[in-house]
Amino acid sequence: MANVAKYDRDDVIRKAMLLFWEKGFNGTSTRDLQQAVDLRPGSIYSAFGSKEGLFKEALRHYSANTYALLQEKIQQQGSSLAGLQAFIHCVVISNRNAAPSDMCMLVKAVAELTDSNPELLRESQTLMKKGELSFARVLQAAQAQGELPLSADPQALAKYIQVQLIGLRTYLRTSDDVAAVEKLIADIFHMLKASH
Amino acid sequence: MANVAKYDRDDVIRKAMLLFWEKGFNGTSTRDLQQAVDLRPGSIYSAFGSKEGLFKEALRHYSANTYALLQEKIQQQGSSLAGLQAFIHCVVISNRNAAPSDMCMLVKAVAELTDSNPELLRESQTLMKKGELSFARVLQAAQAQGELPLSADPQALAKYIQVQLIGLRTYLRTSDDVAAVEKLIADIFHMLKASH
DNA sequence: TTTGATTTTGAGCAGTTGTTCAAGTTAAAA
DNA sequence: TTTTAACTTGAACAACTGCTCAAAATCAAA
Repeated sequence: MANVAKYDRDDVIRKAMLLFWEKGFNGTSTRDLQQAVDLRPGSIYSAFGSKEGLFKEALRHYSANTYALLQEKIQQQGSSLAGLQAFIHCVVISNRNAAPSDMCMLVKAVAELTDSNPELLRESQTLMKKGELSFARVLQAAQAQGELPLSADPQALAKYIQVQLIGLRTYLRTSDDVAAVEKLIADIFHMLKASH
Repeated sequence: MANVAKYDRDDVIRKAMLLFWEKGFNGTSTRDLQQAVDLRPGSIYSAFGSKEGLFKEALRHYSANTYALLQEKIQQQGSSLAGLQAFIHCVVISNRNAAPSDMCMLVKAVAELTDSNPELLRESQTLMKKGELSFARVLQAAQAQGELPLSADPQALAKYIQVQLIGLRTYLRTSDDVAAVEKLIADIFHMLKASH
């Protein structure tokens, strides 16, 4: 051994994530990042290799955070379906002022990224897929608990939920119409409980 | 008078639009644009003022094009509702290979833009709003033609359609699951006809 | 206390960015 | 034919980009 890093790696990733989430990959310069995480280029590049490397860590941090929020809401509500609804309401409506952007960071990433950054694009898509999978598992649990008809198809409904979540958050970014979005969320779960 | 421009303004905007649609505002450099439209910086800057000015024209061109496609589909189908469905199918599925991106250019714009370009952000949001309005008018017409229950709320359904369109196109960008999206489109119109 | 592997620092590089502008070219009007 | 306002050209600018690296600082182990 010898010297040891003076910064908290997770804290650096968290701060970078917040900046990337707000400004996007191309919109964030390495100097913006240096200032946000309070590290000199050498430290950042030895820890993450490149701007892309740090962005990838940021994406994973965002994804893990989001998954943790879903689990937290399910536990708080004591019900898979109510937890899922609370999660969606939280992410789409309540967290709006606290978050760096109305939109999902992964959606912003797949929207912005091109073949110029194939690895980052693939990572974003993979993380979205994992999100869908976790919705499917929640819906399966809901089915087992009798909150969802047994005739429902959790995989298909997970895709549906994913489409709604993407659509609603993005729609809010374009219109600010919270009341309409709140109603649409209610509609989704009204329909879900009657799905067949 | 004196000399007259040798290029076709609309053609320049069209070419710039395709590039911006693909790579986004930050992802497109002015040199990329110069090459795509085959003009030197002086001509571009005298015609559009700035990169932002050209992007704004590109957004409007995209929006007008999209509106024209909707009207075309309605006429082809001889029905407002069938036209709307054909439009959505076309935009989400059929045009996928021809277009520079799976996603809506306006959605990509609101996803990418921040307070650094307030005017462009506002323009994108306004054009999205106009899109929603044109959906509302189509649904009103469908109602008048008896294709949609009179109890339905065209304004609310237009918001719903907008959310679905955003969600579906973006979802396809993350998953490539055409079959699932095709099914979801069918579901939307199945429900629409039964809406109350 | 000395050693030496590891981390931190920040000046700086080579390439790119959006934009300007003086000089040259064009063609309708005089 | 001459004039002249408008258009085109491309070199150039200042700022910014992602990133490197030699030198200095740090601290566990010897």
